[in-house]
Amino acid sequence: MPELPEVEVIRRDLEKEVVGRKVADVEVFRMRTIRRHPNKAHFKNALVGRKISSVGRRGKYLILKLDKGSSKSDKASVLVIHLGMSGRLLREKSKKAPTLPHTQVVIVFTQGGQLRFVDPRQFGEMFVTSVDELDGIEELAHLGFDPLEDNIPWTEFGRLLTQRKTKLKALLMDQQFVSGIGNIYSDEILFEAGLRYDRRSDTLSSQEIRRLARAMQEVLQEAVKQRGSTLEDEQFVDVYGEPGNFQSVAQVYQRAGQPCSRCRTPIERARFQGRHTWYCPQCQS
DNA sequence: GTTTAACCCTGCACGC
DNA sequence: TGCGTGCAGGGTTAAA
Repeated sequence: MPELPEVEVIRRDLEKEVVGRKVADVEVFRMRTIRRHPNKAHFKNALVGRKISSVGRRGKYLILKLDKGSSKSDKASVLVIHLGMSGRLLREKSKKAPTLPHTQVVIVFTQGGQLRFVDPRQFGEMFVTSVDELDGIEELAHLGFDPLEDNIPWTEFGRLLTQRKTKLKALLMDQQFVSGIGNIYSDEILFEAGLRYDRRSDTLSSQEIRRLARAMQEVLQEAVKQRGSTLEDEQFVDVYGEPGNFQSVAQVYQRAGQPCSRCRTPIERARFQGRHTWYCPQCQS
């Protein structure tokens, strides 16, 4: 599942591959991916003729800025992309490259090359909106701080934590509290910080708050450096189709029964809010 | 305010 | 072997 590090890897790849390119054509295979648009033509018309001027990220959302079209009435707009659970963005140099199963949208550039959105489970989505209306999109407007971009002081982080009375894993995965963290990285961050998934957020000492703030930065930065996590059952790849490597340095995620790297106690798996969580029963409290 | 459950969809494991 | 059923998986939202 793409979380902040995977989305950031894609963002950096797209910066190299699509900025400056102009959209020549758009093919939509299923409506579900562009469900915020009334029909395929509406989505296509919003993109054709526009040039991509930059690629940004908000939490797990990619924001591709589009320059103004040729008509005077055209407003500056953005293409917003969420990869959902299984979405992939792939750059294809040739239009002759075979179309993978579950390809939902293909964007063709005037300079040649294509960007393809492949999403088997169809939880991902794409939509075009004007820059003015972007802040009115609820999912984006309600996003919490970005753990890598917004360098919030640990004291402020502590204030936010103690304002809430909820279990740490739930809070880390709450996009309205902090944006971009999902199941993999919440487990890894909590291990790094020595805190249990079900520890209440308002019971942390200042030392523990600092440890958690530091773990969040370190784990996410390392994951970006490793170009994300590609697990057996997930299959994240970058825009060149290459897998990430963070899974090989992960300490607890999907490692039940294996000895903890710090204390050799076997890693345990528990069920938390309908999902699995992995932790060291000795090192995390 | 916090927790739980359901939904979205596909692929896969399992049992008959 | 082939088919049908049930469920995992993450994010979001509605309901409890």
